[in-house]
Amino acid sequence: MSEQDLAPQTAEDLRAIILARYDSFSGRLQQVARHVLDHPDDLALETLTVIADRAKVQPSAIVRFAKSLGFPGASPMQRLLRDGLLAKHATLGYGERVRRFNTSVNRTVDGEAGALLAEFVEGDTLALQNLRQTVGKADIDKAIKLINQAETLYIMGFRRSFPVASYLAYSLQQVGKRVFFLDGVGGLARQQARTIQQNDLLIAISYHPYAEETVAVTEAVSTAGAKVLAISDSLVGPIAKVSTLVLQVKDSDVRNFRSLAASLCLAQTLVVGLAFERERPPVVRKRRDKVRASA
Amino acid sequence: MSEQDLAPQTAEDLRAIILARYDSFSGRLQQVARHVLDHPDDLALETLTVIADRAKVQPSAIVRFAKSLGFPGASPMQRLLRDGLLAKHATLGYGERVRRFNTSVNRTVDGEAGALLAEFVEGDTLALQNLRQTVGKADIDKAIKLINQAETLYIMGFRRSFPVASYLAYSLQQVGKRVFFLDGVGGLARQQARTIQQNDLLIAISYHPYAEETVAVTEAVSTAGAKVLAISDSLVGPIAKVSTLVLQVKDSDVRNFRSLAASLCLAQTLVVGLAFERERPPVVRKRRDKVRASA
DNA sequence: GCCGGTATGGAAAATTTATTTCACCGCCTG
DNA sequence: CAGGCGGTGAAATAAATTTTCCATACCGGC
Repeated sequence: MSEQDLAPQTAEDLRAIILARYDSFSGRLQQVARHVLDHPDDLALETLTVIADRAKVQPSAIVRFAKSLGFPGASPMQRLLRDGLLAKHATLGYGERVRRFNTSVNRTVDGEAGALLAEFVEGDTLALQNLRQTVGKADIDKAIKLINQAETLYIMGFRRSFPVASYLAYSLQQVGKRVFFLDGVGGLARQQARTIQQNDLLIAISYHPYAEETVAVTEAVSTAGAKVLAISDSLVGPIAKVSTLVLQVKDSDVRNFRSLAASLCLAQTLVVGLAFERERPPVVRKRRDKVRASA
Repeated sequence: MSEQDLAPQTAEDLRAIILARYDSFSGRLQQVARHVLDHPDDLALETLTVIADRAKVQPSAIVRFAKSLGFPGASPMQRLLRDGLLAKHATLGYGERVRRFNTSVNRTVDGEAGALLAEFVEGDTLALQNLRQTVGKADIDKAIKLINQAETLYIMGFRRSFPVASYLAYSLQQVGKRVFFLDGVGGLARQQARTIQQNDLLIAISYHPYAEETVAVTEAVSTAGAKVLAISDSLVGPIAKVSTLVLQVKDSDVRNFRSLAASLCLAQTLVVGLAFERERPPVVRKRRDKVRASA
């Protein structure tokens, strides 16, 4: 059982060795390896029991993993990781302050891609904070109720809104809603939308400048009597005007590139909010026959 | 005697309170207090025995100290310090803060929908901060170069990754790249990917659990000799292994609902970074004006 | 100098955490 | 299809750490 190779001496070594030998590990050990690589903080700081729990493995598997790397047990491996963490911590403390300083003075060199990332992170963070302030609880509640009550959801968003729409379509379906995603393939959006019923809901996502298709379909649907939930950047845009409820989102706009962080965050909130709503058996004891209408 | 006042809730609180009450402590307790203030890392990470040894006191003195501050024992105080230590730096604090954040979410028993939004905002914000820390400039630069050099881009991501993929496809096209979006319509992804050439690049986005289709296509493409840029949550996932370059993203994960905020932020960075790269004629002067805007 | 009361060190008890053991399972091989 | 073999989970065991407890030392006031 002896591992001839010596145990790694530094956290970086450890990481490298795990990567190198990853393929030679058995299934469970690979699972542990993944967790070590993906969540080194966990490994460094938590107890074996907690780690095992999070990684969905047995504590003994972690011990075995450590031993297979040449450690006498799991604890030495943890110590190694923790030391590495501390070292990183010390240097990061400095780097972080420098970065803060740079941000405020902001003479970022053009083309420094790394700085770009920081800029976008900053912008998105602000957008998220803003989202919290501009969207009221009441509206979210209303939106969730609308979604919950709808027989079938129609979801639409083109161009820049398409990712948000597809996220909603995918996630809401996961939660068990019947979802019809108007993906516009073949230019058939209008036709696809024609089947909407009175007790269905169209979720339309659109930002300035509004895609013609989206506007047209939304208006048609509204006229047909179905409800419309709009996610938009304006309360008076063409989409908003014909909607039952509008959720206004102002995404960050860094260097003329609009982000979608806030929109997706809102979408996520709607999805999980709906999940809660459906899970809790309301006034009447409803049978808990699971949310899995259509997978 | 135990103090009736409540224990501090944050590491900063703790520090402040210790300072404020320092004079009221007895000799030995002051000694402990000094050590807590001077070596917070020790307190946070080492065991009581080790700390006691270093501080030249008895373990029981530390316990008494913690209790005199309102903690039930020394361990909770340690946890507080550890959280605080980590919170200083996003990279390190991320996991821990998310954990803490998750427990507080669990306390929101009935899921007030309005509160949910705030929670997701928080979660996404953490993920963004973490992104900045974990993704290195170097990798972003490399990624942008890869994209820039590619003749044609193939972009693929299914299920949860689909929004990211569609965003990239749309935006990169706006920037003027030739983009082929493997949308998987009609289950034709494999066929669509077959046309890839040696000097093309596949951008594959995939998170655990990896969509079978994505894995298959990525492997095929890699074997065919084209380059692959992976955006994934693991460095050892099936996608990562066959990729030229992997950008690792850890999106926030609350109640099993993963966000995409960080992924999209990264995508955005790539797009704008590419825009810069293409705009400036090779190595000449850097002028920072226009970015080509997405509509 | 004696008598409360409080603080302290040390060590036992309790608890938590890490490791080992072992029976079982699936797989491959002969 | 039997038999070995490595891998695995669960539970026993061992180790460690934390907490409690108590005898004693210390410090004031009488």
